[in-house]
Amino acid sequence: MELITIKDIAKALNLSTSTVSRALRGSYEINPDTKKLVIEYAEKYNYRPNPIALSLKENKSRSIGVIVPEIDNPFFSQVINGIEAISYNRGYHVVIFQSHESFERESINLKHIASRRVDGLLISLAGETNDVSQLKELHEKGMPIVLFDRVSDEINTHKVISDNFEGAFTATEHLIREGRRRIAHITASPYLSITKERVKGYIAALNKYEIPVDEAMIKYSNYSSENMELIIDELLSETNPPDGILTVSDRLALGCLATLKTKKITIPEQISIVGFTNLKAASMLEPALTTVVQPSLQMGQRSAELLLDLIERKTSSIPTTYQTFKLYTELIIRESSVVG
Amino acid sequence: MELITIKDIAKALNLSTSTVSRALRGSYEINPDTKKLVIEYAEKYNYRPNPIALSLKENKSRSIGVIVPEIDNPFFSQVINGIEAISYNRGYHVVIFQSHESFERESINLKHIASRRVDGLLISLAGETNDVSQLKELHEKGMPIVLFDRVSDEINTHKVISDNFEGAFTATEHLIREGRRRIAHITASPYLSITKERVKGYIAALNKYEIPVDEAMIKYSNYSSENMELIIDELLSETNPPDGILTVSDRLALGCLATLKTKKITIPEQISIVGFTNLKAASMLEPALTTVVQPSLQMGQRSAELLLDLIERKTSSIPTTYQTFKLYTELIIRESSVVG
DNA sequence: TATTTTTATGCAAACGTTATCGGGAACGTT
DNA sequence: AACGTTCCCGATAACGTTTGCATAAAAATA
Repeated sequence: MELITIKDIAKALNLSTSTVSRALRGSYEINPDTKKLVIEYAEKYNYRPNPIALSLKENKSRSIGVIVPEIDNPFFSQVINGIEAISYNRGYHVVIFQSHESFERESINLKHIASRRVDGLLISLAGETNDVSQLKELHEKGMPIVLFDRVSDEINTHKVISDNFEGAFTATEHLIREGRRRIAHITASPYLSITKERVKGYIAALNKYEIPVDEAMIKYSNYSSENMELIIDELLSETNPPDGILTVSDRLALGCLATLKTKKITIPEQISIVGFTNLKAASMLEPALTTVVQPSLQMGQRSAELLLDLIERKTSSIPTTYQTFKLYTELIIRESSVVG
Repeated sequence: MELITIKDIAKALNLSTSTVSRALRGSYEINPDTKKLVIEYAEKYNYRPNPIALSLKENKSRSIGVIVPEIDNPFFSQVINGIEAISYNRGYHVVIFQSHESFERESINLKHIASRRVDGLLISLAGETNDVSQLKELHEKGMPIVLFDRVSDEINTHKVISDNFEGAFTATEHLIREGRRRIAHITASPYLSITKERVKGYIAALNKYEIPVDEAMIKYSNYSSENMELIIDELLSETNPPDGILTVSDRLALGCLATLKTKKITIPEQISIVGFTNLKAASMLEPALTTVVQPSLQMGQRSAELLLDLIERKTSSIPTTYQTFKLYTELIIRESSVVG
């Protein structure tokens, strides 16, 4: 990796490093002959400026940090795809961190980010997180941050989310119109914004059709399969068990399907199911899964754009008013929620 | 982000930067009182060493680059999950790049990597790539590199792969034992090592059972759905159409299933299907997909371990003999390949 | 020719850190 | 009293780069 430096060029050509630097940057105040000489030498020996030295000098790294709960979750990997696409085009590198839904792990990641002098941060909060003070502090110290998907009210910065309320509302309404009256909602960590917003949408739909809301029908799950087994058992042992289930994600819907299958419950006849996200495989499932599409790629792209704008605006210190961008969701109706 | 530096501490405490540095690093040759003073001050003002300055000084970045074809591909996101886990534990950061199966894009990424002074590189080759000279050059210049999944013979370094031959052989044999005699193989880019190895396994199984190999039954696909439509049409219009299909990935199997469904072909009765990877959803598909499990997480972990060992050994310049690690695959038999 | 202007280059500082070297002060040893 | 140790600490250089300032030489002007 013996890469050549500006010093090497200077020595070889009997020039000073300043001259070489200026020649390379195309400064006007340099003799065209010298300039040519330097540039040719640099080409020949494949000179590449040391980005670390530049980072040190300019106090920026041209890289952004991304913290997601799990990279191995199709939703997030699609978001990252969008982030990478934009960052690549604008000359930034993407450094990946996972919180694994753990507050502690997220906290450690934030510490790394803080000291690593990454130029900005994109984050979707961990399920365990209900204290964002560290993130807030980081933001107040001047780190450009954009929150996506799982956001927090306590931090005043750009946010990019799906229209979770609308998505859950439409999905629930769909179940109701299909004749369901006892609809359960299996959701994620109660701390998460997506959870809260979707629960609200779910309740709003029930209210609209004057269906009583039963707290016992709202279940908070993590992603383990034992947990899903437990939840389903609880729901089924109700005196009035559900005839429809809205899950907070396709991944949960998948577990839900699997568990119900082992219990010989027919879908959608006995229980209808609607998911969230629209996994690639959703249409090929048995039965094909009705789901609320989330525009994950766009979420990543938009988030990255906002963050990079923030980073590049920071220097010119134009005051920014922060906004929350809500992306449209769409209900795709398939077999899992339509009888007959 | 106004982070404090060693200079600030020195100034505030009327010490030299050297003393502060030594105190912070716990050097013995420092007065315990002074040391305590410095450390307390550093704590109080939340001093964090500037990693960029350290990188410049030590000429290493404590970060590794990862180039994958698509991050939004469950196999690769699982691999990255493994990579991140190990890197995190060993104090390295992961910088992500995508080639999108494009040679040109991969090449540009390699250029970035080369000049970015990442400490090492993990790469799985793009489908288009059949010239690895740039990668080779990078390796010869001293960059520690580990190849995974899609590797190349031309580069002498550590490699981590699945036992593709064995996986394809077992899968094909399974189809044969289930009574199939006309087995097609839909695979990926012919340049890829995984393609070549799996084709070999497929052919070896056919040979073992003295089934003639028909080139027309081997189809090279990209991941677009139109392409799949075309391929299926070609296969079906054969005078002797296939009764079984082995695909190079579950993603292709998914497309395959979808296309066959639209053509009202029953699976597994008319055509059996076997995939590769074992997506989370594979067991929930209609029909449930028989597939060869690839240990993606372990692949990522092992690759990262090897790379980090390589990086850390580099300094002590112990000569390394490179190895290729073959991870076991396993056939999971489900409905898509078993009649009755 | 003497002076000013222009042109082209070098010097040194700076970014934050650590390592090498050296040195003053205090102490102990002859 | 002279010398050697030990203990702390500071000055400096170095990593690779850019940049403000200085300056020599050349050119232009008077």
